[in-house]
Amino acid sequence: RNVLKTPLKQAATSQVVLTERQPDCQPLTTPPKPKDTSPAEPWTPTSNLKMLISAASPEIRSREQRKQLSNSSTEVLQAKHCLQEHLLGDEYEKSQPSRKEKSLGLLCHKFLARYPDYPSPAQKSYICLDEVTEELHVERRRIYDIVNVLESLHMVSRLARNRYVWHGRHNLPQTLQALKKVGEENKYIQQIQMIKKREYEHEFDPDGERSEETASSLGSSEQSEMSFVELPGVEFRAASVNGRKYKSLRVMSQKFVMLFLVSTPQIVSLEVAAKILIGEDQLEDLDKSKFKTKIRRLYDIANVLSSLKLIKKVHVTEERGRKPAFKWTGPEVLPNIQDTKLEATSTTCSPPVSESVPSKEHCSKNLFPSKGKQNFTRHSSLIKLVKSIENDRRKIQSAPTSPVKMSTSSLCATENNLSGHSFLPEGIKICLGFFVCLFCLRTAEEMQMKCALSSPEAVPKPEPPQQPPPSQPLGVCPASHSSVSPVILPHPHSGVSYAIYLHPSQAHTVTTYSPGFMLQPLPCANVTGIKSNNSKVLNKITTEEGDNQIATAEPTKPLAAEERPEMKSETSSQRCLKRSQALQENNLIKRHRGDEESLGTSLTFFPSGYLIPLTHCTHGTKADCSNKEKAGMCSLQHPTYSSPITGVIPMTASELKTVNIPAFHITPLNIMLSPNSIAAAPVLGNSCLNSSTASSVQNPSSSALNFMLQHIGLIPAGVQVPANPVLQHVPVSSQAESTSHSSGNTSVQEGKVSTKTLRPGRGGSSGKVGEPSAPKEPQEPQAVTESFFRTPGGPNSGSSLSTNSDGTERISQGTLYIPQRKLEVLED
DNA sequence: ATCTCCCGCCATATG
DNA sequence: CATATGGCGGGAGAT
Repeated sequence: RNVLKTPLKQAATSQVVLTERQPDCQPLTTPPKPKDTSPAEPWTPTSNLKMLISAASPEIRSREQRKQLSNSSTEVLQAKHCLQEHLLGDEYEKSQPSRKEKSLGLLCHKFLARYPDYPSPAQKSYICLDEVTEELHVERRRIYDIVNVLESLHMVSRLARNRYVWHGRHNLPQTLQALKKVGEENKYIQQIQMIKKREYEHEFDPDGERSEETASSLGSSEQSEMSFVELPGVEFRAASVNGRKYKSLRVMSQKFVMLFLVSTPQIVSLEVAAKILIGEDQLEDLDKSKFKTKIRRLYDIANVLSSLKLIKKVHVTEERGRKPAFKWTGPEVLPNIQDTKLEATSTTCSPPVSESVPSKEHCSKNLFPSKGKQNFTRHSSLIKLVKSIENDRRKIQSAPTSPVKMSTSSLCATENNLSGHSFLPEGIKICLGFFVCLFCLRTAEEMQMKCALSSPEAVPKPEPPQQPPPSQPLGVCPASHSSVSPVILPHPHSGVSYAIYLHPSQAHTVTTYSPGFMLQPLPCANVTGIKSNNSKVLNKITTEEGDNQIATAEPTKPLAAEERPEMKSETSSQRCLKRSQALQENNLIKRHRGDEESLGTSLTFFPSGYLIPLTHCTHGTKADCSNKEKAGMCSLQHPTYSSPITGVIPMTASELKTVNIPAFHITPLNIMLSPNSIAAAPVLGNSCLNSSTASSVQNPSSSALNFMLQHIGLIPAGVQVPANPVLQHVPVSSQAESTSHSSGNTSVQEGKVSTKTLRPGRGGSSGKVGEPSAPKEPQEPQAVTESFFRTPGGPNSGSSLSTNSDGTERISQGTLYIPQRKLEVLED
């Protein structure tokens, strides 16, 4: 019926009724809220209940829940009634069930009250949507809104239909870190500036023709279409929830958060946020309705984030007037402990370069739909992918040195500025750069075949995939193991690794970023994806890898490792399938392009997407390596199809070889997790290292730490010596081992750090969380960072921000100049 | 009037 | 097919 109107608030009169049989009661038209003329009327039983609930402390609530799990609902209802009756007589005026009482924010508070901020890892709390909806008396739809946002922060993760796991804030630090990094990679700062600039221009000429440059530049930036940043322990469980394209609210939420994390004043206006979020997929179309919708969604998200105390509402006043905005009040994302130190020492040092986090630790998985066919729906994305690839290629070729915009960069490319980086307290940082990407190979055999043939076509398709096109082989070679399975989950416990779901378009990027090592050797395309700037990254990564391998190799525990893979494989098998499908899709794309080989190769890679911490690798690596080398050789052969892009890559062929080969080998190893880790983290492991660390002997975290340490130490070395990473690394590795023993200390430290980090989160209302907590002594690694990469682009490549005392911020970017404007922020 | 944003229809996804 | 999810936008409160 055309006439649907929102049900008037009156409906609220009896929620119970509402929920149960609301359909008939209400006519379609929105019942105008009965003016609360009648004081008594206004509140409904529900409202009372709500009030009570909200009033009640969480503990009480939880207690109640426990007591009456099953029948609680009934009881509650009864209770409500009682209350109602009693209350009826009373004055309820104040508690009108006003709209506010139904706000998402309030609902979210209630929701959050049900669970502890930092649940003990030991016992996981599960969330049953049915229960929640019932207990909170809300429509399911609302709960989804909340859960989706929480999910974007990895505070919960979905297990299955109706079922979520509560992680609380344990993952928050990592998540924020990751988001910040991705935000930086996406160049949101620049985008924001662009938008502001545009507005500014508008003032002058209202006509509104936009300058092309602005538009174009902005357009290019779009690409990160939809990617969902994931953490290791929190991946989408069961194939069930995976690959949905739909993560839009989740993705929006993450992006929104990213904006805060990258913005200097950490204040983001809804308008800007909406524009950026829209702009990403569609070049600006001033579609007003779309904008409105986006704003609505942002409010929804903002409400949840506000309940989490991550942001608060403020108003910014510009020439135009005051606009709604939000200010980040959550924990400051620790850029780096070390950095902190450095800064303290001399802030002045390196001004311009924006410091970014080291590399991306996350991996990515494809977002696309796993299901092959239907997925095609996403064509658009695929197309984009192609487009973006081409663009990248073009860019690279044309001007390698110039700061290219990384498109998708998102994930990968951090800017050149790694200088500062820090080591994250949490596993995350550690992870950086240390992961290896696995590729999903269909079967080892397949791979081998491919390798042998080196010609793509030759490959027969092993499976009967639905898709006609035979899968492309991954360029990578595989391994000797038959089960190469792909996917391994990163070790959840350690929390080290994390994966990102990528949009297809980003795939190439990912590869890139991902520790490049992974990828191989061959893949031109991948390489291509990398921005010229990134090239260094690549090297770096590679280097690290090499180190890792070596290091890892020594340690013992091969057995465990091997076992692991298989076990996991099952789990991951699903994923694999998906990936394979994805691959197929990719293939299609390739064809599209015509440039099958180069693309194909690259594409192939990304499916794998998972990064694994080298740490886990055991010596097994070595052996594997040798075997693998063969494979590597294959890849090497690729020259055949060297793509143009390849040329672009900074690395020399020799370098590539070195690096790559080892990497591959590593991969398999990685897969195998140490037994400990596995045991510890059954499934979703949460990344609370702390707790686990302390108690369990085996605990994975320790291994993680070791791993981390190694890397840290190693990295620098690697960086410096790109040419022959392996050799250098070796020595390091030995050290690493030793380090591991001492892990105890480390682990402790880690725990401390994390703890600290976490605390601020909830209770702390204080605006500035970010104090450098304690300058803990960092792990050794300071040296590393600094010169990591120099920017090829030159001084301008980065963007720098400076804030004036008055709050005005100015940003200087290479070319882009944005007028300064004054902003006043009003807090409500 | 503008800012917020609740509500719930209905397309999709999932099982 | 029945449900579970969640995009989306109308239009009702709050200011």
